Amino acid sequence: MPIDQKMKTPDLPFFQRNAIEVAPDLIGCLLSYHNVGGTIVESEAYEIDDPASHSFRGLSKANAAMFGQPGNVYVYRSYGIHFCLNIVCRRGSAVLIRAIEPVMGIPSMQERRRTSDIRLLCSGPGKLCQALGISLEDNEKLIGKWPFSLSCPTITASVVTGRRIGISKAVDLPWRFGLEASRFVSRKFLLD
DNA sequence: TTTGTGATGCACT
DNA sequence: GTGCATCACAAAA
Repeated sequence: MPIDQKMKTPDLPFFQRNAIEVAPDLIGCLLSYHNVGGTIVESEAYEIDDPASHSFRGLSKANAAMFGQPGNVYVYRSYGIHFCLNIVCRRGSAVLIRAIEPVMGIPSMQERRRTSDIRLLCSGPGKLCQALGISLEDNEKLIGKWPFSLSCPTITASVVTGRRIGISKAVDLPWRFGLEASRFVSRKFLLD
């Protein structure tokens, strides 16, 4: 269920913090792209001194967006096939948006994803970008400005944590965040 | 239900 | 040449 509270677009200071602080705060926010989107239910933090982060080895052509303005979008190609969406935080850090609960423009998502199963539309970073139609061209756009939109509840959602997925370094850090009891995450969060 | 593997682009060593 | 911040589908059990 979407969090029914007063929503507002995060300001610049919101994104000028470390990704570890921003990532849990994004859970419960409504994210859309060309008016297609939903509630963020899963995110991961990547820091500049984090071996699993694309920014760890410094600035390059591919990761330039990560060193840009906080609140910018960073999109990269994964495994040659998929795109993944991040929101840039303090210099060199970013939050990977891993899953959303579909709310707006569901028919468009079903068409792009070639499935009608709501739970398979956006339950993973690659699926999410395919469902919304996000690509490399969206790099360095502002997350709060058209075609993107982001609005967050004024009250913090119930967040659970876990280990990040699909990485080979710094695997033990609990930098994955999810909306408690959401059925729309990419994988279950292990119970304590 | 869980596990294995191919597809595929490109930065980096 | 290697290694991915992945996904879908096949095969096992």
